[in-house]
Amino acid sequence: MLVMKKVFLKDIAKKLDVSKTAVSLVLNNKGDENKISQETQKKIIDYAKKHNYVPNQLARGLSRGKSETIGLIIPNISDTFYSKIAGYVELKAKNLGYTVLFSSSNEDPKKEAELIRSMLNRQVEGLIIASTQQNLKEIESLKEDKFPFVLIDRHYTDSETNYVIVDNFNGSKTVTEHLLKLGRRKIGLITLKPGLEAIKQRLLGYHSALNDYNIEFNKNLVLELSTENYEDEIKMAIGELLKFPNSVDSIVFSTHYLTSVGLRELKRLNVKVPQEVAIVSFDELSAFDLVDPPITSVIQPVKDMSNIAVEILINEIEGMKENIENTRILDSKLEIRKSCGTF
Amino acid sequence: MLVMKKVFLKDIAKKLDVSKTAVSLVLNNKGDENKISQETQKKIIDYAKKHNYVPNQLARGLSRGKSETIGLIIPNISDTFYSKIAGYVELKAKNLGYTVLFSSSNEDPKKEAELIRSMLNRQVEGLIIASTQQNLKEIESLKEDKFPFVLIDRHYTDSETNYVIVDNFNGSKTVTEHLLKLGRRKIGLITLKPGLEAIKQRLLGYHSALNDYNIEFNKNLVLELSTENYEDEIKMAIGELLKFPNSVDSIVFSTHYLTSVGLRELKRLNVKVPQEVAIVSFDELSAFDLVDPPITSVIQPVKDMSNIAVEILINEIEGMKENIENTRILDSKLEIRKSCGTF
DNA sequence: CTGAAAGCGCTTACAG
DNA sequence: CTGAAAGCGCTTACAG
Repeated sequence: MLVMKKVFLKDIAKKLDVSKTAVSLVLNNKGDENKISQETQKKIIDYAKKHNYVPNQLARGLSRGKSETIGLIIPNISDTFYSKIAGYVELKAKNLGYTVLFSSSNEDPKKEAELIRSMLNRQVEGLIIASTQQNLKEIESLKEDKFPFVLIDRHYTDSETNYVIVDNFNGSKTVTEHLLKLGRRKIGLITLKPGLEAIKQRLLGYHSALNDYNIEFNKNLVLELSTENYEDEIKMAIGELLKFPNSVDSIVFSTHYLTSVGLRELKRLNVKVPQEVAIVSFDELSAFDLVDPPITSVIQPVKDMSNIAVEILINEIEGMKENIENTRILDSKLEIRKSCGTF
Repeated sequence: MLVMKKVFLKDIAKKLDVSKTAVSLVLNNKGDENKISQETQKKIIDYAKKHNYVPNQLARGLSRGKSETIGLIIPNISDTFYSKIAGYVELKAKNLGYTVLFSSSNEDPKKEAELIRSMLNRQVEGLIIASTQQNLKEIESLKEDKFPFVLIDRHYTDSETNYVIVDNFNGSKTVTEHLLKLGRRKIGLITLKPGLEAIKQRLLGYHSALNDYNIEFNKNLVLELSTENYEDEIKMAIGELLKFPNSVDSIVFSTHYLTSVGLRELKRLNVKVPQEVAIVSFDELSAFDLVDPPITSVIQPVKDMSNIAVEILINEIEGMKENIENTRILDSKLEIRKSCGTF
């Protein structure tokens, strides 16, 4: 009966012998300000409740040019990092009265651009985007139009926007320093091809730590893989790092999935972790504490990041009622486990 | 310019000096069947493309009573199992021309019921639901109304519907047999409180395997935790199983998250896995092959499950063009790793 | 306080 | 082949 016996506004109006206007007003909590009698209001509300009235969102959205919906565009909903963001964003948005529309760009800038347009056409009221960072034009358009949006996890350095990101530079520096403090000197970095600012910052953090310890930068120790093909490339990368005995005594992996496949490969090669090669991971998987060895990781504040993004967005949608800082760089946390040995 | 310079149907019609009807027809690929000249069609299509015309989905949906959208209701988008389903469903649906609306029920039947209604109000054309299995009434309503939907991962045994699930009984039986073949005889089961059919089947599979080996069922070895509070309860549960020396020589965990927290607890107690206690997991986490020890797991065919669900649903939405089996029980796969020792 | 009316942007018989 | 018109279900000035 959910579909068939649908009640419409006009049905309520007819049955109760009031105008559609009155019904609409009351059901939108505008009864008092329009001085509709308490009696009439109660009558309408009771009837609506009893008959399970729910307004057709399409009609409502079309009429008001609004939808009480926000869009979330992420690279990939299957990735644990982004699915956690999705979960927190959904929860927070729901608490504030908004539904969220998710979509994955699969790191494809064209698809991301399409998604942005498609979401606008669905009349979302705002957008949270973990961008491929290759859609500056679209981002600028949104800004021009004063369309509310906030970038999450990844931002554009050459455009002033709302954003919530993590401090990639310091996270990466801290974890590299951790290896240095433990006496490691030949530190490899397995990362992605630059393009994402976050990845660039992780590289810079690594540099900076080495620099503080007066260690000359050896570019042979930095391997940049492609996003699409990292699973194959990592074998070569690790082969490269281990080409000569003692060429490397530790590896920083700059994403959780690089860590997973990297560790898998190290195990296949019977490399002892951490004795021969210590490893650390930027970002983690939920089982990293159970892995052999438990992996020292930089943990990102996913929940805070998500909540703050939603707060900034909805505050803007609702007309800047509160004074919230609209650019945020959050601290990560180093979780020390056993993949680097001990002091 | 995405928002402001929006082009509407009437703009195109006016500029090109044709009717709105013509524009709408052509843009919906009904130009030929309405015998609109190739010339006019080309003119319209070119103009639309050039000016980035995208129809307002709200208006279109309202007018047609359709939305080219399907809804996916899952317990929790943050859970890796469901986020994978979401990813595959999104991909498959997109390939077939549909957008998907996700929402998490958080295992709350009321919320699930609300979500169903809310999605209907957004005019989704069909629903894929991993249900809490406590909304039989809503499910029956959908059936009565002939509203297209398919249950995924969890189905109602007392209602005939479309569904795609995994063979929980045999998956569980196989993994229990695996332990038996390795000589384990005191096999604990850490599972959830019954309620979900899948969980019930896993229990029955466990029973059946024990039965085949003439092992008397000991109910002290089966511990049923609550979904909300399993993290705390698991400590007690494992304490219970290990209360007496040699009370248990192996444990079957019936979900991936129970395995994670269980193994964490076993490690905390310095129980040697698999020497003292072997463990197996129903369903897995992506790092289970890296865990210490790598965990023998029942792997669910998530991708197939998702794809088939979408196929069944869209086939029904589009009027049963193809003859597809509408109830499917898929095989799981036992991935033998090291958490049970070897023969 | 109320009701008739216009409008949101599209689709789709229907008459020509 | 084309165009005027009604309709999807709601919201919201506006006149009373």
